[in-house]
Amino acid sequence: MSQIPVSKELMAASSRPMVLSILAGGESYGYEILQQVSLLSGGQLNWSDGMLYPVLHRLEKDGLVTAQWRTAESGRRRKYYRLSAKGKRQLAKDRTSWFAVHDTLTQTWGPNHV
Amino acid sequence: MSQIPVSKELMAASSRPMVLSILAGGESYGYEILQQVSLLSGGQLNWSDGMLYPVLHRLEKDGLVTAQWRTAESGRRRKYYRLSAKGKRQLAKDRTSWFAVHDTLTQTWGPNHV
DNA sequence: GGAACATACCTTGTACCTCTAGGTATAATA
DNA sequence: TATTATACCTAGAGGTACAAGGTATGTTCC
Repeated sequence: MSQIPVSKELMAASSRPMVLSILAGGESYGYEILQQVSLLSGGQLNWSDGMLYPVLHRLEKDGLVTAQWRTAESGRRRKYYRLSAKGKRQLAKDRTSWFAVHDTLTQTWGPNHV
Repeated sequence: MSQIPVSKELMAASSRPMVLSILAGGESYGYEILQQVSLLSGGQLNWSDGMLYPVLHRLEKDGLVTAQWRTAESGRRRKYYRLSAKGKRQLAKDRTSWFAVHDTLTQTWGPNHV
């Protein structure tokens, strides 16, 4: 529940897989992604918008997501992002790397160490 | 077994907790830490020495580890690193952050998503 | 009508970090 | 003697987050 501070390095490492993962669940837009991160983490993670938008732009530039401006029923203009085939492949790679590191870290955190 | 490519962002995020974790198991030195990472990861992770040494210097500068030059029985001079009290506290924080992010990521990777 | 808040997007500048590609030196092995 | 393994270090290029700022509109309440 309480907020967990995340170093900028961990932020940098997790932002791409996090966004790609959320978009793997269906299209979304910046503001909603921010809320999703907060929700999925149980309030532990709270991203700033100033950090997210450059990430989305980079993902778009790299072709991992496609973007489309649309006006919602609420009347607001939103930029909807959708995962591309390339983005799906990148997500799979990111997951593999993440687990390789996670498994190694948790091994040192296991019963034999600490 | 096969080598897993790790992005520089993930490298940056995991290097400090990885080194601190290894040192939590007892003092060590650069070259041995490199081998430990390879061993613990089952050959999946292979750090370069040019990447590790700046990390160790930063940890020392920040007071998370203490360093001591000694000559081993082999006759070689080695710089031995040891976890400080401050380093232990940092490791605990890094673990908390890591798990907050990991749990959130794996939630999006769970049965409901993808 | 007006104030306040939530929604929704964006950019600039500083500071920091990795990685590549080099370098030095010694002990052990072939 | 040559090669490999051990053991450490640094400079420069390129890339990233974060704070702090900005714009604009829909909703709610008085």
